Amino acid sequence: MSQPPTALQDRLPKNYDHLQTEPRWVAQWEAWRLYDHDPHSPAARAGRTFAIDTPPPYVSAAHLHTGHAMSYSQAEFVVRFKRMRGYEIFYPMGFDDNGLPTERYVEQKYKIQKGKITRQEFVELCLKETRSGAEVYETLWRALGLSIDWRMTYSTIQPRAVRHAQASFLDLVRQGRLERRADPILWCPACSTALAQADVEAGDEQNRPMHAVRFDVDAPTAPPDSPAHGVIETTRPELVPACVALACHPEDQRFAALRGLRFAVPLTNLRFRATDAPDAQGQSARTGEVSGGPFRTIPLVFDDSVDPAFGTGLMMVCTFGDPEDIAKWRKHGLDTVMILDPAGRMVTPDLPDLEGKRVHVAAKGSAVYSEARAAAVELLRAHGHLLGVRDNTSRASLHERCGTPVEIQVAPQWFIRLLDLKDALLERGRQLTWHPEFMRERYDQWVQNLRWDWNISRQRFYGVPFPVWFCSDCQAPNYATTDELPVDPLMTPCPRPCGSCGGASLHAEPDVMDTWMTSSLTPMINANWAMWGDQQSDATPVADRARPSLYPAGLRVQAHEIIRTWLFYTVAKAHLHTHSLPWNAVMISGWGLDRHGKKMSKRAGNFVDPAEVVAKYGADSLRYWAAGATLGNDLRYLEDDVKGGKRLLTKLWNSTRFALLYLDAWAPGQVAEAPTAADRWIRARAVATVGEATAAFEACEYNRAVRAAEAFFWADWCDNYLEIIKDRFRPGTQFSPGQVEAARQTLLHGTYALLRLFAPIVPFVTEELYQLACRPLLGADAPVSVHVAPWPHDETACRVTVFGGEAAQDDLDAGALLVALIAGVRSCRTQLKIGGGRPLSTLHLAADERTWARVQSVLDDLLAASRASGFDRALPSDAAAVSAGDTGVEVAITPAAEESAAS
RNA sequence: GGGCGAAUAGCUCAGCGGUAGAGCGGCGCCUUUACACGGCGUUGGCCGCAGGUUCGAUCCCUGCUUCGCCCA
Repeated sequence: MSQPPTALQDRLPKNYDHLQTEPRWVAQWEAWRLYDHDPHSPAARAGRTFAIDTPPPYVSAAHLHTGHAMSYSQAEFVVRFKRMRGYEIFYPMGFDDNGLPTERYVEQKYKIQKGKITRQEFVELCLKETRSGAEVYETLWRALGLSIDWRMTYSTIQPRAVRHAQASFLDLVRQGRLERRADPILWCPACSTALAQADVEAGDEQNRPMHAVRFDVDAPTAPPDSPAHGVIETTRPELVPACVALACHPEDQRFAALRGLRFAVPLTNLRFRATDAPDAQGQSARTGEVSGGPFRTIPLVFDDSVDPAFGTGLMMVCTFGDPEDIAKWRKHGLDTVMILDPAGRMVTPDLPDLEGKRVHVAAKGSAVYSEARAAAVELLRAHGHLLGVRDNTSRASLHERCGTPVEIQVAPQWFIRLLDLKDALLERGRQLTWHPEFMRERYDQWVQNLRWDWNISRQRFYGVPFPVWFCSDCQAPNYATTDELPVDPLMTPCPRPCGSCGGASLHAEPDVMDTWMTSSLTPMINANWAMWGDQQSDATPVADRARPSLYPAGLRVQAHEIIRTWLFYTVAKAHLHTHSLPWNAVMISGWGLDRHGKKMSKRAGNFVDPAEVVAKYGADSLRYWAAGATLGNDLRYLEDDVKGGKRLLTKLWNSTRFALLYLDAWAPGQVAEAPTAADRWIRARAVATVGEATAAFEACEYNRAVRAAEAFFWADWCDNYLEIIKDRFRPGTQFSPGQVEAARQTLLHGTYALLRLFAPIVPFVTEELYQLACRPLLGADAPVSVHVAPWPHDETACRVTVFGGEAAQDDLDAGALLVALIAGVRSCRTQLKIGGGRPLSTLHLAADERTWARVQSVLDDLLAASRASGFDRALPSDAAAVSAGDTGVEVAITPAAEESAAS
């Protein structure tokens, strides 16, 4: 018995070691500059550039978990596929470093607060965390094998990005889209800053009791037979002193008798009279008498928006409790009575019991206790205005970054007018290709429900400064010019006198921009939109070069919860600045869930560290798990599924080792090949599988691609084809040299096709196997890496043409028959408790003449796979026969004598 | 309250007009020269409930129930 050749086989150790292999390829790809974007490549010149826009995470890398690894991996599957399809890829990484998320992170980490530290010190801390956070991310992304061009990394705080944000601002000023006005705004008392609608989220449903409050009719101004009072219900009794009107539905007959009356606002008759004597600390003691005075009186307004079925049907309008109050305040021209300061404390000098009390106090857990509310309820009760309290569940509006209930303040802010653009933005949503399609609904609904223009002012430190100076004399804004960008007016004095009055004294806008002002520009930052008009030369740093051909980008990938923020703002900016879409398509990924189905998060503690998974099972295995998600759907993290990935790696490794056993004798065109039915079948299956995977990847449905590849690899290639051809390489095989050569060629081309099919999902093991097994056999002009090899679908670009053409149905049908018969034989072996290694003397096959004609076409391969030396069309009487699926063939076996098994 | 998604084998999930699928798990067999980090065989489901359309429905339509998410 001759030994199988071993020279090539020796290249592959018996076991695959991801710990040794993966870091080696990360370094090698980097050394080869394999993923660098080349604007001068043939593909780029032919217009086949594919730019991808993935989320720039913010710096608190401490929150990283496998959910992040999942979504970035999913984006990268598509990138690798596109690269193999011949596209010139532009794949940068970004970091969203400016803005409130970073500030919150720094505040918590260093236990500091804005105001207790200088602006400069604070910004330094933010920059420091920004740098260390980026390192953590970069380490993980590299370990995951993300094929990023790291030269193109952007950070939203770096000059290039700041210039974009400021250029965007100036362009919107030019268009008349930006206004500075004092309006009611959403306000976070904890962060002391204004917010945009998108920064607010609904809190959990909890008991927020409804308080019935009696408003007496103002007797002096009322006709004699008027009702004595009206009763409202509210969840926010502490805002009663800020009440400026009562409201009801115009057709609600219950309140018709109240028409034209004025009402006394409870508690507004109280006057605090401080004692004159200061206390020991020199402050006026907060004790004194409360005495009656005139009430502040308010009108009743009629408004369609009041729901007669809600509460008593009569409601109070405060300045301001919620956006509904603002709408009524505007519509009816009501007064403004502000009783909250920016820190969320009551400003009610006449009501010492309320004065200075906070509206929201963080209590244990997520519950929020309101000391102001408790005090207000006591006051109302004491003065007989509280008629009752009943339980009621509702949701508070919370600042999504800190969970604090938002309040409404009035202050001058910069607004981007968007509300008049709803129709145009909905149309942009329709022009965009959505993967999956149904996610567009989220966008539509968000745009339709917009009720605030975009407030981009933040009363914070760490962010992009407004390129504006205000004149100290006439208060007029003086804008920087585009060629002065980026600029920080806090550091740089205005280079000109005031354009309005000629005044020489100008001061900077202390606010910074909403972080989304920058991150809404990521596709434009990647294309260096702000540099499109610049003079460029070879000396221009590569990251700063204008790249208009990258815009619009090919694909945006992001999770569904930021459709209303990142996606929406980016579409809006592209619409305003470039009158186009920012990308052609968007792919929405889901969340990583824990094994119980809850969203994974560091804060909740139900997270898995991706670095640990990579160390234990390899990045490929983690990526394989990520590929299991249906597009747009959440995915549970189950360690068993990662193990499934490890299993796939092992199987790829071993099956390639098997191929290598017989491939050293291979040389192109050495012997004219004569394929058997099995060879033709597996080739047809390969072509069909590649077709399925290609269509799936094109639709961003990586999980369908993986399923198709895996089904082919496991069930067809390993379980059947490799078993069928083993006999051809045995000494003394009955197969002709041409048939042996056919198997050899199929082994090589099948292995090569498989490695390429799996390359986008498991880039490390496929590269290792390609380099060790395939590349040496493919000749000098073989691709340098499997990741720049042509996708097997692309026949004209593929140097291996053996698998070209259509998947012939006849070949597929014959193969299906062959596989069914092999399964029948295996079933017989199991019944007789005979292992697969033991030869058979006779294979019994009973079939009618028509079926037999088909069986004959696969008979050689069947006997080979069964290790049977002969066949018989009659079933033996003493052996159990098995029906081979729905083929109409009955199968039975006669094993060879024991001693012959050893020969 | 409005919207979107989900409900399929013990578990996690695919499929979505034509006789129900995978992986894991369970059970049994096989140490066979790619793989025992295996292989082969096998078990297991009124495809949430109720109507409707259709020759035919897990799939389409309507309503309902439960869960998740988004928006009020």
